[in-house]
Amino acid sequence: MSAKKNLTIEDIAEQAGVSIKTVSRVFNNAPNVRQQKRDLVLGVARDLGYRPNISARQLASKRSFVISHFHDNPNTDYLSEIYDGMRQACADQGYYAVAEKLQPQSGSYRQALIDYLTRYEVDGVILSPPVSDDPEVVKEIEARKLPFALISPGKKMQGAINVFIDEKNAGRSITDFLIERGHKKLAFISGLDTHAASREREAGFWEAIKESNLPEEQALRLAGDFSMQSGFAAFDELMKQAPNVTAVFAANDEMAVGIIVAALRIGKRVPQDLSVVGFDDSPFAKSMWPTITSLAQPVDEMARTSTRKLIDWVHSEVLEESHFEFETEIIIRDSCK
Amino acid sequence: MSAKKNLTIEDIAEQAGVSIKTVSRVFNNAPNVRQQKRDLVLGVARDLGYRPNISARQLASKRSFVISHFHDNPNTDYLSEIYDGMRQACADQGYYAVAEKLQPQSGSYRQALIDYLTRYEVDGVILSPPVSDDPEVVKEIEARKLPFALISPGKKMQGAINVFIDEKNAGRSITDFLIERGHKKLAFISGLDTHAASREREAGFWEAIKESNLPEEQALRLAGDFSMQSGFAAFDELMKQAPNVTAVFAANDEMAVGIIVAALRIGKRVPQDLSVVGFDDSPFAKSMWPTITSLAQPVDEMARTSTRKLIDWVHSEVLEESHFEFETEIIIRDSCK
DNA sequence: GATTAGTTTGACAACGTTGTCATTTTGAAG
DNA sequence: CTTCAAAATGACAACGTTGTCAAACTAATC
Repeated sequence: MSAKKNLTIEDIAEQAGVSIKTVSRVFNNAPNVRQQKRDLVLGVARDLGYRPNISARQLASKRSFVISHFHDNPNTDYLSEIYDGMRQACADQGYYAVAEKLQPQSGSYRQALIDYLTRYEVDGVILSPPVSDDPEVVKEIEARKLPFALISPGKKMQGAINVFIDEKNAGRSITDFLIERGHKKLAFISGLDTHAASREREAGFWEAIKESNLPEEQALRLAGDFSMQSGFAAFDELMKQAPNVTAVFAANDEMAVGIIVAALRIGKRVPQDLSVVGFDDSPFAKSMWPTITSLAQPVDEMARTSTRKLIDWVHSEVLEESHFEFETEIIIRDSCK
Repeated sequence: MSAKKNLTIEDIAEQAGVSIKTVSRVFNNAPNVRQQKRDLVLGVARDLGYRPNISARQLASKRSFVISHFHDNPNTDYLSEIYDGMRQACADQGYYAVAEKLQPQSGSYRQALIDYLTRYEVDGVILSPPVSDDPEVVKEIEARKLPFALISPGKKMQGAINVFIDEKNAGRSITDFLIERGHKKLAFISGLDTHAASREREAGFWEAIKESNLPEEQALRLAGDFSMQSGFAAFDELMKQAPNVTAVFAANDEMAVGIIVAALRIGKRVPQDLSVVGFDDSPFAKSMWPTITSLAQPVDEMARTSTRKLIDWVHSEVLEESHFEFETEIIIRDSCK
């Protein structure tokens, strides 16, 4: 262990023969520094292994260097991907990524948010469904003039970073996928109707049905709530209402798992007797038997972009580009004939 | 919106008629402050809604007020519970909870850890398996004299906070549970043998078998790796080796799900034809069909304790009590006859 | 009531940055 | 070569705490 001397901006300034302010400018990518000096400072800093002290920065600049993700989603895989993306983008810039579950114990998301923002200082906020769809929450954040990003298929907001996929189109394309494979009698299992994602995916489903010239009676929808259990229930209901359905599109993978287990339970084989597709390409889809064909959205990339753009916004104090649409991809596995 | 004046320690000192240092003492629970003054200061602070500025604290005290959890575990449910527990304990004390996946891209956990610790300052560290079992990692943390806690069934460490359940005893009790229900031919599906948790659970299994006077040939173990797929594989293998087994103890819930799905697939009913128990009481156990009997450990409570004790340690600079064992509970559901 | 050894309190200098504003340098135009 | 505006640089005071150490109290003892 080396005698750990605490390197400060002064050490770098001295070594480089410039003032501390110049070093500060370099590390903040501030304008008005000659390229030659910039390189010099960066070189010295690298040699000595200098890193700016975060606390001192925070104190002097009155920024917190914290980006916080507020959510209330039971899908820990999804959350974890978002967190990974945030952390990557944060690490590049010396920021902290923090995730906070907004549990409406104090009455509402709004109150929980206020509690949090009173306790901690935050430079930027990321919201995902269902929190992102709560106007109260958004209002509260706008009131504080905090830069924020919505990872959400809901309606886009002025004055925010909007990150999303085209859910409708995705729903449509995965339905087309089933139709192309010759399925003529299809079912859609919805998630919670309060989630825009579910509604959009369903809209895509019906659009595909319509354009394929399949008679609409050949398609039906059953209500689920994104949970595995609702997948079981939906399957039972399906067997009552339309036992001759050959393909099911579940609005998420968890319900797809439910469908498959329920099918196995009564001796139906997947995919031989029933094809199933899911949505989100979660770990479930990869590890189930059979593995599940699903629609993947680049969640970590979406989180990375949100975070990066948020940090840009914090620095420049102005929101430039604000809409970021991402591509999706159908991951073909074994659950479809 | 009120004109947000920035309250500082000076405002409180002035209002209370004491020096800023006294206010500082009160907020740090430092000794040598008369109770009467303590109450006075706390009262004024509450009335004005004062909170100490974290950055200033960090800068002046050279502490970071960050507790970091290092892990490399694909089970996001588990991680999420740990994070929840940490956050609760941190919020009480104005600390930050941070989680970091240690991905050995730079060669090893050790290198990834060094990278992180170079970038960020941290006051305390929590490790969970498998990272907690890497001596290189532990060595690195000890070298920096960082307070750390191990949430781990592995061997206990001197100079660390050890938080754990009695895995062996737990494995034994859930096996007893099966035996009491009349099962005479049992199988254990192991997780990764590199994980102490799996080895201990298995040891408990065999102990129960022995003490029940069941002939040992009536029990067998199959190798899994904690994944759902390994559950499928283990079941297939089981049907080859011992199709007359009536009860299976899987070392975690994910493999239990695998077992159940694989059983359904060949028309075996759970629990009628086969009883299955899991371990961890994860969301899988609650939402599968049938719901899975599983052994619950209080993960969030363990994380809360780790964090609290870690913060105590940081403050007092001395490690007092260092072993914390937690109780487990068998959650009986529908997967066992 | 003087002495002493705590215990409680306070004044003031850190901590390592960024913000502000004054000063110096540069380079283009005359 | 001057002149002048713009660009680059620097000096120094914040930022809001905690650490250090000295001073002022308190209570127990003689």
